[in-house]
Amino acid sequence: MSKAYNVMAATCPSRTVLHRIGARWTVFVVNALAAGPMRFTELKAHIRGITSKALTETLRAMEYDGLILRTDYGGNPPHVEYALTPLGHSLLGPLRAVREWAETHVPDIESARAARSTTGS
Amino acid sequence: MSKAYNVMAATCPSRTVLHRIGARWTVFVVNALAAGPMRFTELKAHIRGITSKALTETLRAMEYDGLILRTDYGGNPPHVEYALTPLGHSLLGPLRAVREWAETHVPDIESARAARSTTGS
DNA sequence: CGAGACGGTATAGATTGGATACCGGTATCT
DNA sequence: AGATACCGGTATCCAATCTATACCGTCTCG
Repeated sequence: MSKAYNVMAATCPSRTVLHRIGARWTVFVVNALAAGPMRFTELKAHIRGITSKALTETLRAMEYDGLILRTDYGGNPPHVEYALTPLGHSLLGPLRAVREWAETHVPDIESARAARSTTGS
Repeated sequence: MSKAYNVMAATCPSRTVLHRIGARWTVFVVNALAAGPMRFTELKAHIRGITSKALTETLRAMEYDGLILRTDYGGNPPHVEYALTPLGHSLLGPLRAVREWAETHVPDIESARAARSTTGS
C-alpha cells in the first residue's frame, strides 16, 4: 500500500496540502512560473488582479512548502527571482488538467448559472 | 486554437470557475459523491470536519453551477439526496490527479516545511 | 411524554483576504 | 538640487469568509 494518506481523514496532512493548492493564487503563480523564473513585479503584472500583499504571501507560503525557490540577487535596484522547484514543477501536470477542465467547461457552468437565474425561484 | 479562455485575464470567467473548484470543500464533496448519491448527514459524516453551514453553502453553490443535483423526496422524515451531474462527474478526473499529487507529495512538502523550521531564521 | 433523526438556519466570533498607502535606497529626469 | 519613478515588499484598515454552537419543525420510537 503506497496510499498512506487519506484525504477525508481531517487529521490528514494532505488536507493542508490541498488547502495550499486551492489557495486562490497558487494556481496562477505555478502557471506563470511554468515558462521560467520571474521577478516580483513581472509576476504581479502577469497575474492581473493580484495585489502585492497577496502575491507576497502566496510566494512565501509556496517557498515554505518547497514549491518555489526565491533567489535574491541583492544589490540595487532590488533584484529577486522566483522559480519553480522540481516539486513545483511536478504540480504543473495535475494543475493543468484542472485549468483545462475549467476552460473547457466555462460555457456549461455559465449556462447552468443562467438557467438558475432566469428559471429559478 | 480552441483555447478561447485565458486564465490570466482577470476578466475571464474561468477565474470564477477555478475559484469555485478551489473553494476548500468542493473537492471533498465531489470526491465523496464519486461513489454515488448521498444524503446530507451522510455527506457530513463522510467529510470529517465540515460543519452544517459550510456543507449547505458548498452544496448550494455546486448546485447553482450545475455540478450536483439536489433531489428532495420530501415527506417525512426529510429525505434529500445529492448526486453528481455529468458535469460534476467530468470534474472527477482532473481532481483526482490533484488529490493523488497531494497524497504522493505530502512527505516532500512536510520535509520542506521541517527544513525551513529547523534551519531557517 | 421525552428523546432523537433529519435537513437544515441563526447568530456570533475568529480568521483570512483585499484595497490603499507607504517605505528605503538608488537612478534618472528637469 | 529637487522631484519623480523603479523595485520588492510592509503596514494598516476594512470587508468578506469560515467556524462553532445552538436551535428549528416535524415526525417516529420508546
